Amino acid sequence: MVFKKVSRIKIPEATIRRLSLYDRCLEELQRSGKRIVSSSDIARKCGTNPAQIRKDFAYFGEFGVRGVGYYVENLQKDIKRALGIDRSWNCALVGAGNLGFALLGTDSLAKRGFKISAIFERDPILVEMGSFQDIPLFGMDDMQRVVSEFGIKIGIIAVSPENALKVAHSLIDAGVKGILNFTPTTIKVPPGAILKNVDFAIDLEGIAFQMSSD
Amino acid sequence: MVFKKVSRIKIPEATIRRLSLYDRCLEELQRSGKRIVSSSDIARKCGTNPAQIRKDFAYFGEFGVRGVGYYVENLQKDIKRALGIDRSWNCALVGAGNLGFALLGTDSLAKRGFKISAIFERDPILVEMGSFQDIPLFGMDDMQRVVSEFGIKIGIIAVSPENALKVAHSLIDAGVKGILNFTPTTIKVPPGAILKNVDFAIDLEGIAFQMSSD
DNA sequence: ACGTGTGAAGCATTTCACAGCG
DNA sequence: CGCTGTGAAATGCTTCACACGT
Repeated sequence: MVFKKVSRIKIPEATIRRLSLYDRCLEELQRSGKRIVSSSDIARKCGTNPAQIRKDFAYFGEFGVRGVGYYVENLQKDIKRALGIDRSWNCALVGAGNLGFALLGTDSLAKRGFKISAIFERDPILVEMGSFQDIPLFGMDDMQRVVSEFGIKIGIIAVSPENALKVAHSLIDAGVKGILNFTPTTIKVPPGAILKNVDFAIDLEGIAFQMSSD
Repeated sequence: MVFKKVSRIKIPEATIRRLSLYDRCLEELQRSGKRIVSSSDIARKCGTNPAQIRKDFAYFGEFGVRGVGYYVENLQKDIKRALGIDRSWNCALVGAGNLGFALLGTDSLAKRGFKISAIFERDPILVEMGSFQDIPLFGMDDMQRVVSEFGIKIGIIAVSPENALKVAHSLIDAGVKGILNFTPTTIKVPPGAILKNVDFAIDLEGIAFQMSSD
């Protein structure tokens, strides 16, 4: 196996998203006892095409064996390494409302190496509780201190839209480099910081569009 | 204003997503009292570029006035019409867990014309409650009947991953044509039906990737 | 013989630059 | 004159087809 040290080559966003998908599929394939898979196997499982999969891998190195296929276990390691999830990421959740609790309730974050190590909340009554599910709860004023003490790298914004911008700026000021924003608010981050938006209303509108123009 | 009847021209997915964004920005601009905007105004507000905005609009018609700009109110109507959200969509929520409640707790769905008119849940004890926030609660067995009686067009899957596939098939069988899937499960739908996935773990992995290869 | 890895072709989307029109 | 609307150029992504290694 050869793992290219990719740094200055530009990799399509879509490739990264697909790698995450492949990783999931591999987990299932591994559970079902498969040791070796071909690009067509993966393609069938996750609804892409084999050539695309091979191209996606090729950005990062040669993960397979010609004439044979991919060793599932190795491939998974390689993908995780390529994605940067071969380790744990310290995250903070901002906003202890319905959505925040929903995020904590699911294990899909923890399972993929994203650890929520602090929660920030505006409402003093909630903060008074001190912690939630063993995760310490802080007021907004503690953000600067806690982010640096805990080594928090990623902030998850799950507050109401009106407060999203302020929260984003506080996070950036506190030194957070990556933000996942669940509010329908346009946020701008300085160069070097990374922002991604999760906005299911947009997806619903996409569905509405396709259903209208069938 | 000219509104093209677009039907057989293929419009990029990305264009549709951006139209949703523009629509949001316009709401803000309108609240701030602006009557007329230029493509650069919108671009500044939502972080795209003017040429792209004009191109996006051009798929659907001529929404602006040369030398002047766009009348905010008209433009919003045109965009909503283009997206197919100039009316209300009947939706069903499947899964009354944390995530489901979080979705109900936000007004961002209702505000954009997506009305949740029924909830389906597996746990009989919850179903026993009969309704939640005035929205009727049903068991899974009632899906076929309720979907057709209520005229439900879109299903939102917020159950645990293990049950997602079964739920998706039930929805399709019941006649639902659009599905928004919140679980990390690969679902396949028959041609004619539309599926979109919301998967924030993938977005987090995208952040992790960029932060690793800075 | 088989399935990966990869240049090249094909296709889609974005950006440019300017004509057109109020 | 200013800003939209739009063909044409540039860029980016996906698919093809075959060489390569086992």
